Parts: sequence; structure tokens; C-alpha cells
Amino acid sequence: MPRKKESKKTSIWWIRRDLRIADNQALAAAVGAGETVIPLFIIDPRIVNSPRMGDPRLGFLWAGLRDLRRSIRARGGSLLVREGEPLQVLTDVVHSTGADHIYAEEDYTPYARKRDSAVREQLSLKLTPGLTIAHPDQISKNDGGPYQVYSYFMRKWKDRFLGGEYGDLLEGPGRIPWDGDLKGDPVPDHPGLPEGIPFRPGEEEAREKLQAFRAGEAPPIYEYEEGRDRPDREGTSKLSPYLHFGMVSIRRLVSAAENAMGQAPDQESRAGAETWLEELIWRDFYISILYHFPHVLEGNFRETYDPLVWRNDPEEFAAWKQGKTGYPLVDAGMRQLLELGWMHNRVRMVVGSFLVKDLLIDWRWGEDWFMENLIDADLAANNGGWQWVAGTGTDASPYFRIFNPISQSGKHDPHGAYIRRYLPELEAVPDEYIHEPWKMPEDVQRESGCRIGEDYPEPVVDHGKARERALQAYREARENSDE
DNA sequence: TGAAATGTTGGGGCG
DNA sequence: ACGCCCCAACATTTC
Repeated sequence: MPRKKESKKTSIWWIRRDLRIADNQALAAAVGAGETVIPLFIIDPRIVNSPRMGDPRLGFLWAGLRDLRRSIRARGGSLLVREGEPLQVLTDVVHSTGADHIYAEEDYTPYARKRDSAVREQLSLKLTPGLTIAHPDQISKNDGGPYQVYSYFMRKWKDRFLGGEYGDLLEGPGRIPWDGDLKGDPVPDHPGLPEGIPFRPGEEEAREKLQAFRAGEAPPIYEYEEGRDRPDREGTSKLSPYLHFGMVSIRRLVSAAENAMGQAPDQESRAGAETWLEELIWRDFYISILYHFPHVLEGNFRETYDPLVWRNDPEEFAAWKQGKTGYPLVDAGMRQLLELGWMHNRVRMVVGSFLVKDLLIDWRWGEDWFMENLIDADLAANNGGWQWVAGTGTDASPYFRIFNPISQSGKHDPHGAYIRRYLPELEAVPDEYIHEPWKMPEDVQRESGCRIGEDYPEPVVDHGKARERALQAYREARENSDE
């Protein structure tokens, strides 16, 4: 006999990186199981006080929580915020409310897994999918092991999931009933969201960003083949901060990509949408890599370059961080990061290659700076990207692939519009010299109000020489490796 | 999801 | 008409 549903069932919706109402499987499960649903966000000191959690991302999180609180209130509920160690907070809330179960979206980082299994030993924690399309164990080679090469992972991912096999999107619940009769902590005001950034937190803005990416006469998603490489245009979705905090579900994005592919007016448009889909698959891939190979957080995925001798010059690192290397595209990218908490992906590769190859600075230093400063910083994807650019990762860029910061600049920012947007001191530099301002003759420097060495720095290194030096260092590391 | 060095081809200018 | 050179454009190889 099925037992009659008891009255007064209470569930906790433990919010972590799923700051959304729509298509939220953890929330749906909590609402399905409880007549009362307590949305709980725990301010975990270990996460928010980490030096790797910089103000832009924290500000985005706080503002996002306030937005979520509005949505919950509009549904007759209340957001409970508590600061403390997660297990302690949950134990306390469960005891004072008599909640039956805790529902949360499963997260696969080493810290999240450890935290959740500790909670599971004490309390009834039910984890739901939603962070990724594929569970890290779901896509594996025929021998059962995890893929280490993206292209094979991608092929299997598509076989498994394309055609909507990840399930239908869930409507957000109309009501999240709870009287809010429990004392909580406030959502902090500080740090605030940086001024003037193009990232307003919240589900609504995420929808608008997605809409903008797909809409219009020439939707960026259909121009993505070229647009993704053009930092001087609005060619990318700018959805990464929203995806990081779960303000939009990965299912909605994949489904949007599939629909766009189906409706594409021509082959090139279809290819654009498919390439964007593949960027989403990269995210699943790197989350899976971190799950199966947690040592990537500390060391090289492949040991071949373990013996590499980094230069790690602190002054050059400082110049890189502040956008003062003397290479305009590199500097524009680094200043975009400081200004917006975000950087165009093509430029991320260029600045990454410059740090690791031209300056021979340990990729972990760059990884750390990105973690601290990016609003969208995702542990798995950021680590994967850095290891790729350093040539130490899965699917690694080979050691001899060294980006030329000048030709990349000419190719991807041909008129220097991106450079001038973030480097005002180069505003009046003629197009002819915008990628190599140090070549400006004296009189041109004077006319454009940009004296090299004063208004804008000399290049910290000569790229040609730095390239040879990097090839040498990488070759030596290979020779000294057992691999 | 490079770049540079080196090799090949073919058109045009010119004696 | 022809050979020669130059060089841009493209292809291949190498790091």
C-alpha cells in the first residue's frame, strides 16, 4: 500500500551554483516533495574568503542572490541566507525546522564532493543533475575509462545527447511556499558589482543575453565561426557568468543551440551554431577531466613538461597583470579583465600564450589571476584552458604553438578598435602602427600624443627572441622528462 | 583554436 | 618570341 502523503512535509532547496527558478531539477524535486520549501544559501567562508574569489565575482554573486530573493518572494517564499560551515548550518536548519530532505544540484569539484559526502553521512541529501549535461561518469571510452581527448569525448557526447536526449526543460514552479519564519544573515552589500559592466545578474538578463545572441537579421550565433574570433565585435554570447552561477541552465543553452542548428538558413550558419554548441561541450569535458584527474589542480595533466624551468620574473608578471607589456592586444585584454571581470576568449588565448611562452611564467600564476578576476571563472574550465595553452593538458596545444601577439592582433582586431577601447593612450595612434606602436617614428609619436616608454611601455620582451627562448626551454624539458 | 622557414608555382616586366 | 628575374600567392615542412 502506498503510504498517504504526510502533511507538513518540509524540504530544503540548498542553493549553490544554481541561482535560478526555471529548469532547476533540485528546486523541482524540493517542491515536488515538500509542502514547505526552504531555499537556503550558505555563505561558506572557505569559498567567499578565498583569495581566489575576487570582488567582481563576489559582487556578481551577491547581486545575483538579491535578484533570486526577489523571484522567490514573488512566489510566496523567502530566501534564507546563513553564513557558516555547510554541514553545521544544514544540521541547524534541519533541526529547527524538522525538514525531511535536502535537495541540491550535484557539483563535481573535489571540494564540493568532499563537502557533500560529509553532509550525506549525517543528513538526507538528495543530489540532482543539472550542472552539466553529461555526468562525468556517463561519457566513457569503450574500455570504461574517461576520455582524455576532447574530439572523441565530443563525438560520443553528441551521439548520446543530441536530439534533446537530455530531457525537457522544466518550467519554474509558480509557488515556493514558506513563511520565512527563521532568522538568517543578510546578503552582503560589499563588494558591490563593478560599475558599468555589461553583466547584470539574474535569470532575466541571462534570457535576454541568449535572446540577443539568437535574434535579429544576422544573429551572432550564425556568425559565430568568425564572430568568436573578433574581440572588436559583439560576436559572443557573454553568457559565461550566468552559466557559472546557474542563472541559466546548460540544458536551455544546448537546446537553443540545437534549435538554431535546425533552423539555420545555410551551411555556414549551421556550422556557427554547432561550433557554439561545441564550446558548451568543452565545459562538460573539462568538468569531467577535473572529476577524474583532480591532480590537474596542482600539477600538469601530462608530466612531460614537469621539468620545465620557468623564469617567473615578478616584474614581468606585474606588467602582464596590469596590461603594460607593450603589446597592445595583450594589454587590451588584461585591462578588459580588470575593467569588466571578463575577457574575450580569443584574447584569453593570446594573453595566456604570452604569459606562459613569451614570459616563461608558470601557467598556475596565470590561472590564479584569472580565478581571482574573472566573473565567470570556473575551476575546471579555467584550469583546462591554462593547461591547454601551456601545452601541459589534455588535447594540449603542442609546445611549438606560440601565438604571435602582433599577427593575432592584426588578424582579430584589424582596425585596432578593441585595442583603442581599452588602451586610451593609443587612441590617436594611426592604424598602421596600432599593433606595433614601438615602430612609430618620433614625429608620429609626438603627433599621436603617445611617446613610447612614457605614455605607453616599450615591449617587455622581443617576441622573436622570446619565442626562440620558449622553444629552447620546452625542448629541454622534454629531453629531461621520463615520458 | 600557430607561426616561421622553406619550397613551388605562375604571372608580369623587361631586355 | 624567349629566357630571366622578381615576387606574390599558395603549399609543405619544421619547430
